[in-house]
Amino acid sequence: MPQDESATRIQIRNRALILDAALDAFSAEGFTGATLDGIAGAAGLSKPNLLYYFKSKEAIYRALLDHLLETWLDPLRAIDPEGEPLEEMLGYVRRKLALARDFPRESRLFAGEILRGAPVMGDALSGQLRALVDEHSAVIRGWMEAGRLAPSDPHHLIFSVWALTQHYADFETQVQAVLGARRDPWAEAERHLETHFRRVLTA
Amino acid sequence: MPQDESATRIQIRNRALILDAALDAFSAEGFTGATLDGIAGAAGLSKPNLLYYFKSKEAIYRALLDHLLETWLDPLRAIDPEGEPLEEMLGYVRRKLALARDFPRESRLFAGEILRGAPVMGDALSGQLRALVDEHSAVIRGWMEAGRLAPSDPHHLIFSVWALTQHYADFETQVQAVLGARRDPWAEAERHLETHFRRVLTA
DNA sequence: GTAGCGTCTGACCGGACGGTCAAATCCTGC
DNA sequence: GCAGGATTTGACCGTCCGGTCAGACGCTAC
Repeated sequence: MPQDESATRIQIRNRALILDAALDAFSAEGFTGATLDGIAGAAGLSKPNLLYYFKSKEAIYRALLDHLLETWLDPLRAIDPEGEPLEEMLGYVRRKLALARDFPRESRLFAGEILRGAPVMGDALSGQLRALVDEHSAVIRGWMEAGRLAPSDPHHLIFSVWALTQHYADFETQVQAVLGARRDPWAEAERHLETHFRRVLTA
Repeated sequence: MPQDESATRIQIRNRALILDAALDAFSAEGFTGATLDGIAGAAGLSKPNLLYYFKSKEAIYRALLDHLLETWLDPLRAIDPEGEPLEEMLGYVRRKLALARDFPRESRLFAGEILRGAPVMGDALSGQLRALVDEHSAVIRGWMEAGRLAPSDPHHLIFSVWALTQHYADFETQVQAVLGARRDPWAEAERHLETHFRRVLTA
């Protein structure tokens, strides 16, 4: 069993290969739909060799989610309480949309986990995530009470940012089907969300 | 094999039992995660008996999706081109949110299907759905050009209605975890989306 | 070069799952 | 009440899948 502290070059490379192949599989087919054989094959390893690096299918899944939550919360953390409210919020929307555009597999992995009732991430949601959202909701509420943003429920405002940005990654198939091949959903989404939230936040 | 045209009372009852149990299973665990044994058990039938009514697991899944698409598009169809634009759009938001609130299993089933790339509904999306959306986008664009709604891209406006309403059903676990047990997400969502879209549509 | 650890593999296991089948039982129309 | 189709069941099959294991191979430090 490879140790975490002193990782070999081979360990680093193969762990990365496995996680990348697993992200493909889990995001496209879900936890139960993905198979160890498929992941191993895509990573160029044999199944027993894969299980030499991760002790079970669930261990791979957990490793992905652990790594995911951190980067997923960064855009929210980057909001500056001292900044100009409207620009801070629009910047948050832009960062979140860019994350969805650049990491659609991660977005879909997360969506699948929540859809299934968050059997693995449940604790992180009601702990870490909730605390962070509460914290920033307070900042936003402060801005609203100071008359620097149009008033609304900060929690639901944050939900709306999540919903609107992740929609383009999670439901990409539907967006593509409805818009047709000729259009560029991400560029249009960026423009649309810009005007959309500008209105919501400055009414 | 039971005929579709002349359905027995028993057929009607058992088909309904099966579809209800299957909706539970598929929406909670996904297509691959759900099992025929589990569905049969929840429906109070044996597995071979279940397969007497539906010839395969996929046949049940398809039956659910077929029935789903119809009711799912109703709120959009109910938009009246002759009505008052703002009220028509807000009514659409309210109907869509009510649907998500009253039929969260259906919403999650649909979300799971799209997340996995719409292997079954793909054709319906680029056919029926796209046509309907194009049609109503034209109506909305007409309202905007007449100055009766704030201008934006009608397609993305519709996407935003979908994203914001279905978010509360599909990501209910996350919403609950972040808001805590004391609050009523659906009531809050209704108020929030009302003011949210009022601003977006009348800026 | 060889000891020893890290890496990799083929063969295998046990269980779960989708689906089949022949036969039993039930129900309905006459 | 009975013929015949509708319904139900238990037993079974083949496959897939997650996981194990004993051993082979390879690399590196001495």
